[in-house]
Amino acid sequence: MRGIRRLAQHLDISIGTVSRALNGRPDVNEVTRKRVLEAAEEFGYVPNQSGRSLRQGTSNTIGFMIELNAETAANSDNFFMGVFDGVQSALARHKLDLVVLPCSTDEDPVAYLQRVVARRLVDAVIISATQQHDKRIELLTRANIPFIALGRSGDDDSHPWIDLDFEGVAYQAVDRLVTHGHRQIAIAVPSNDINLGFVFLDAYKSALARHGIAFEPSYVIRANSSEQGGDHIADELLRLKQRPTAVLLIYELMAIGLYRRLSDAGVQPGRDIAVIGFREEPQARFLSPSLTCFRLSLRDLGIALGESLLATVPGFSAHYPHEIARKVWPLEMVPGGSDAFRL
Amino acid sequence: MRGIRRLAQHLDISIGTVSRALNGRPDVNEVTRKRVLEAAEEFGYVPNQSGRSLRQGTSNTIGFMIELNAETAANSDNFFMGVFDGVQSALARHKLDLVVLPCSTDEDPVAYLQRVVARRLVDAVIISATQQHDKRIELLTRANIPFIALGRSGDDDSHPWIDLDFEGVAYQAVDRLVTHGHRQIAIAVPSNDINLGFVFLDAYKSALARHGIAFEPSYVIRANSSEQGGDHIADELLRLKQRPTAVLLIYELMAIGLYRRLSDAGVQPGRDIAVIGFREEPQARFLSPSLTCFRLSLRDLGIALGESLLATVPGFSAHYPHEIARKVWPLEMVPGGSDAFRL
DNA sequence: ACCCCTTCCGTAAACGTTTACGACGCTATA
DNA sequence: TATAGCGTCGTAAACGTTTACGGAAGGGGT
Repeated sequence: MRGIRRLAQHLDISIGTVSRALNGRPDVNEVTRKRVLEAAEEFGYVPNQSGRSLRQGTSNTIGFMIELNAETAANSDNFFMGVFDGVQSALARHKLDLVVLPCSTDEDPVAYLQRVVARRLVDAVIISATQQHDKRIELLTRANIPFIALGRSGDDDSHPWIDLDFEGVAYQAVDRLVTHGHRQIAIAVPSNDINLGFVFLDAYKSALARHGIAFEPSYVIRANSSEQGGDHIADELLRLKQRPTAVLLIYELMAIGLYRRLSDAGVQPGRDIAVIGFREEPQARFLSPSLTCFRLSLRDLGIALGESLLATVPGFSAHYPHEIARKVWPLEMVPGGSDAFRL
Repeated sequence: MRGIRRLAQHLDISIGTVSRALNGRPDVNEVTRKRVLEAAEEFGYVPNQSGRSLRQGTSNTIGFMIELNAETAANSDNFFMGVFDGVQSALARHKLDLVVLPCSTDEDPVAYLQRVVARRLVDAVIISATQQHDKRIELLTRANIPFIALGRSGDDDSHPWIDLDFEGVAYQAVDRLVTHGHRQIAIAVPSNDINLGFVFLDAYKSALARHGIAFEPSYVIRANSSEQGGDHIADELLRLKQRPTAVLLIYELMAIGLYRRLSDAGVQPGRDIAVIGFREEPQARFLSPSLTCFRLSLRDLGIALGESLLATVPGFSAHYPHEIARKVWPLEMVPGGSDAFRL
């Protein structure tokens, strides 16, 4: 005899009562409940998840899908670890657990997610690295699985999401640069079709427009999110006839390669060209002159993500406003020396 | 009607036969099996995990526990993503899935693991960041849950593990330094009580002994795994009366702070002091002179980890040698300019 | 004395699978 | 023809929970 039966037998009461006592139902005598809780503690009893899942049709776990492509493997996981922490913390308040679902490089992300939701492993999921036309959103909507996206997609009002405030970043950065006399501002965006690239680019365009600066297509440089990407950006910048006086980087790691390559060419960041990085990365903190960048609390972002997700999950939405989350997450500018000069 | 029942009804056969057909049992007619498989495909049927878990007592998922302390969150740990990929790939061959179990900063790791195993969420687990006396090992052993540790513990023959070859690294590094004329070799180890620090230190000691060099306690510098840690190491090195001519770093990121701080003090890495880093990090590749370090394939390590774990899981051990894995993972030296001078 | 209401608890069905067991029809052998 | 064996399939129990339902006991009102 195992599980709840063992407990019931030991206490000489029915398993139904034990279950009710443990689940905080009102229709159980408080002294009985106390006995049950103590015995559960003593026996180290924890309800079998399969049993409850089967009966209730819910698993009490939330999945956070990440994709293990070369990009994420190379640099971005200090981003996720912080977010995981926040999500886990938000979910714990509701006795939910977070599991991370890593989609390997071997497998198609849509097929992977399909399998996960069909097996009913999780009650809801968080997806990240949203594409502009993301098949996963389609899949989750069709399967009626609550989810939230970390990052906007092409049709962002069809689903809940939280994204970084690219508009705010672009506005602040361009404002600052323009104040310092810059008019020729380049931008580095990802080379793949992840949606944040488009969002960032749009924000950059409208920031320029606000200052009456014409958009120059050749100032848009595509690169991947590594220091090699930074090398590439430097090469492109140096190749331009009308060389920009400032550049905005979507990934801060790009700055590492960029600094080196530009310095090698005799162009000094912070003196000859202004550089602003997007998200503060601990690895880039050593750069000299220090990089002007934007800071956010990953943990708080994770908490918001968790809570906004719960607001869409039946049974938990009570505690939350039931409007669908579509919000941008603010970042705080950290001024450095990389753009502290006037033209 | 849902699930397997729906499928059975549609095919007008019993659910037992459907189940047997899907699970590849021999006692089902091949034409029947074909019909079942086709219908399953058509209906997008995937067995409910709770149902099978409940019946079989296994969940077909493996957990990889990670701890989200400040250490992992802050410094760029691209380490895990690569390993996840390998593990996932190894497990997929057996139709198992990997879930990552992130223990938040809020929670005690042992209590967290306790909850996970009690709920029977996973059939086996991989633990990482092994401590010298790791309560988790005790817990898993007592609960009879198959597991493997990424990293040795204090009593390493009581459980399966795979660890990086610290001995090999220390030997190669010390050999190389001694060949270049060094006798005063410092070492930087973690400031917390993670076991790899002790292992690395022991390896360093015996490498010294092989060359008849006396161990000098003041040459052991404790620091955390960040560039700030590197700052601290530099300070300590500069403070020593008998300054070492070489230093061995357990975390490569330390090199970033170390380089800067030493340079500021007029001590040039690669000329005045030899530096060797432990594990190649993409973020440190920009350092000049380039850091001599050690390379490994994270994905292959993950695959080995997955396979060695399966060897201990009842029902999967058939395909694998049934000796318990206790092996070190080799690293390849990548010579750089940071130690390319003779005394 | 009767009935109603409340509090507490036991009973049993249900969730979706897997699998031991037995049944059935067919073939081959005695 | 009887029997054994084989291939194929249906039946039903079991996994560990939760929960709708009903029943027992007691209290309080008429």
